[in-house]
Amino acid sequence: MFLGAISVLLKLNSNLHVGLILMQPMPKDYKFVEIEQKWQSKWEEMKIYHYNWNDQTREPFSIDTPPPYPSGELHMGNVLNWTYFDIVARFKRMQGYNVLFPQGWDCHGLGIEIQVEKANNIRKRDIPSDQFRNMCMALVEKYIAMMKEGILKLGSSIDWTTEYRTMDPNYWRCTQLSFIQLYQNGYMYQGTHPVNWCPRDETAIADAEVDHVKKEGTLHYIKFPIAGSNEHLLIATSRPEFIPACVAIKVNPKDDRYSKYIGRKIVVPLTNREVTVIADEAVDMNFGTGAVQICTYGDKDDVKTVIKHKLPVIRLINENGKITDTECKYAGLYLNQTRTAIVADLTEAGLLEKTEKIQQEVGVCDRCKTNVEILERKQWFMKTMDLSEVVEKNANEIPWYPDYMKNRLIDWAKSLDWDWVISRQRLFATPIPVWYCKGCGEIIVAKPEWVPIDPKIEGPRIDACPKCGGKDFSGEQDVMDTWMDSSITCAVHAGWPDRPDWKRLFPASIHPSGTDIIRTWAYYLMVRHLALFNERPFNSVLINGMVLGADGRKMSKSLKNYAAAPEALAKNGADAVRQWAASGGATGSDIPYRIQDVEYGKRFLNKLWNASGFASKLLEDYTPQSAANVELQLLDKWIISKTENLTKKVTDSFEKCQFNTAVEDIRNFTWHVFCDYYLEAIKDRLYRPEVHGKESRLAAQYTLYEVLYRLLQLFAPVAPHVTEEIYQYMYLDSKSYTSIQVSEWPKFNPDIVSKEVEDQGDLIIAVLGEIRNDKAQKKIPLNAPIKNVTVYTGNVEIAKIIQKGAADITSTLKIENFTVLPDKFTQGRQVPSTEVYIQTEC
RNA sequence: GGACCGUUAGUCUAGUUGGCUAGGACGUCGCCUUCACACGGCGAAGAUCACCGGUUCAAAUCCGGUACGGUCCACCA
Repeated sequence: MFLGAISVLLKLNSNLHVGLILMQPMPKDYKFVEIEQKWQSKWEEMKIYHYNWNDQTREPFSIDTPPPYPSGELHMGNVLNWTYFDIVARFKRMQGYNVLFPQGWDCHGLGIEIQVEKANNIRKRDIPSDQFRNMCMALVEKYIAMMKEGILKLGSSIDWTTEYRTMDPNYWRCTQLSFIQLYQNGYMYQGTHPVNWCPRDETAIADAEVDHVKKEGTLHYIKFPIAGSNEHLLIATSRPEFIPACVAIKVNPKDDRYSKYIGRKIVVPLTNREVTVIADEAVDMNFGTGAVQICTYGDKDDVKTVIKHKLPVIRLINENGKITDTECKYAGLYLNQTRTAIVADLTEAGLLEKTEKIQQEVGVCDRCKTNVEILERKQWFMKTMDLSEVVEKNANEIPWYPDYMKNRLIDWAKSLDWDWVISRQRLFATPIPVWYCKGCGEIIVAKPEWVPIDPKIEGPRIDACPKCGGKDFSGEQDVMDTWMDSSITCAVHAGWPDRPDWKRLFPASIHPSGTDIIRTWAYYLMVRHLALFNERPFNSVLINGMVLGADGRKMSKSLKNYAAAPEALAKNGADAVRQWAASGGATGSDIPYRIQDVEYGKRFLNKLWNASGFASKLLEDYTPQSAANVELQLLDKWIISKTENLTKKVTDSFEKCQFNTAVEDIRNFTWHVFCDYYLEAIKDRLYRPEVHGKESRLAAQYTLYEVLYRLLQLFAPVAPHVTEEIYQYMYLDSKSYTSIQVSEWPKFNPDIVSKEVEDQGDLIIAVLGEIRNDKAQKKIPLNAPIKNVTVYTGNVEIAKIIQKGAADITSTLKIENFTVLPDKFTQGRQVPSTEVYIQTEC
């Protein structure tokens, strides 16, 4: 009823489609710019992409759309990603699911803050924090507008009524609520542990935010005097600046050079301190000198050693990477200045034996590329290490497309050394809803009904500290990691915490992710939802690879292989670009952006448009029939059977997210089977009913009409605009759906598949092809008549089959006398892989 | 160092339970301006499916190994 009403409205509103004649003539050229734009706004008006929250009958299908980080214009990677899951959304919608395809924006974080700092040449502390936040929000809005435009131009079938921003108060509420629940469940704790620290951004960062880059370093060989003797130990270190924080020397107990020194005291150069030589089998005897200084903290290995051997900690640097130890002569210097000073001092003292260059990998902040240090400071953590087993279990229980990508998540979960540090010393983020009692230090976590709340601005809504009765509180200054926002999307998309029925949409049906964010987004989603709800967040994972430049290297502006997505879309149209995205390579593999692929997509659209236009002309006088009313000929049955098999193949491919094979199959069939053979073969039947009979003509029209409809449907998820436009011209009146996008996905019908018919049709096509070859070789134009063709089939059965296609063969090739003989005669042209021979005479 | 992925014509790529005469695209060459489409049609050339070994009646496909490339992770103080 509802659909019918829309259909009527649409017809009233659109002069183009109103008329008494069934089939409207289609324009000669396909003008993708205006047609794509037209449908993008019409679909929006028709609300066909809205999720129906009240529908209790259709099964829901929910897509965990990634809320992208607004970083500027849409890029080709986004195009690939959004094409993938838009195909899934459209396919599932046509299959009858109530599809939830939401869209949010992941706003917070260092990326935006750093851009604001750089653009205005300021640091976060230089201006009031609310002013800084406002600048961040303005920049985010600008970027959202740019990306949204790109996503719209791509033709994504998003339900925009679901749009959200993680910086909105309501989303803050969700994030803070999830924090509170996790605290209550024992998953959130405060602690003083060494964490990765970015001195430039002055914040803790998680392992996942540390990039490793190859750099050339210098290995310094330094003499560490042995206390009470004239001897010394030679230590090799790439970080001499950490000597003031040296707390031990470790050697391998199996190392004959040093085992005698274990337990001895060593004088730390340039300080008056003595440290002990300790034994640790992890020391590589072949690297450097085999004696290692342990400093707090030069690297992660130092952290491990300190914990293992219960060594003391010297806090050498402060939050911005300056030497903090006031006892130390280098106090106030930055680390790199300290290094220069220390190397000079060591040289002067005669303690620097030599230096050599080494290749090393250094951890850098993934946002600003500053070298990461390790710092101990009070932080909030989520207990994630304990969940690694259950993460693995759940990852194994669901399908991944492609399957092998699950290893990336499992390997990452198993490899983690530390819990997830979720506090950040930044501004543009969701506040941690916590206060501290100034009297006794008691932690006051917000009650669920208080959020959203910013403890920097507002106090806790209690009269007194429940522990000591104190009335003074200080609000938590730290904020949350951005991943705390985006790692609850599955629940938020489903309607948590407000909709009582949110579990209807949870877990999400499919979680799309890129190879680059499996260890962050997919992982954090897993641990957070498992900890919050004891349930996995999604029931399948779709992984996209990275988009490379045309040269196969990583796409980047500096390599001059960068392609701008808005430009690509404007120049080629969404349907062409979407074909590239879908067919550029197997799902999950990295695919280069090749303009030839886009252009091929464009040419295919043109072919499809022309074929449809031609068909609509041939169907001008056709009234849609039911199958029972037509007497199908061999080639009609042949292509119908093949189309049915194609339907099965394409449906299977879409189910398994194998977009590339689906697209290849549809295009090849449309172009080379439907257009090149079938359309050519039926022309004469359609043009000359007086020769072939009215029944034959009607059968051809019926087949043409239904097969083309099927092809349009199969292609609709990939190229929604062109298929919609053709549908509106040719099928709106008879098929009754307001849009091909809400038409019912065809179900494979084995009853109309016939291997026998396909084999027979293939034989006719093969004979046809062979006579064509003959003409080509004799350099006769294809439409020139041939006088005599004699076919020797070798047996009666084959002769009968070819006789069935005789009319198609003679009319297609303009044969005047066509004779089929059952005799065995092996001269002339052999039809490949048959015993059929052909003799022609012009 | 570990894990994963890949290696198919000049280039890019398909080939998911082994049956291929290895499919498609771009490019190249030849013919055809044939009444949907020259953004087209017909045709041709071009691949020992990286290498070595194994399983099998049968291997691009399965197993083991080697080489090269890519990605991720862990590292070397």
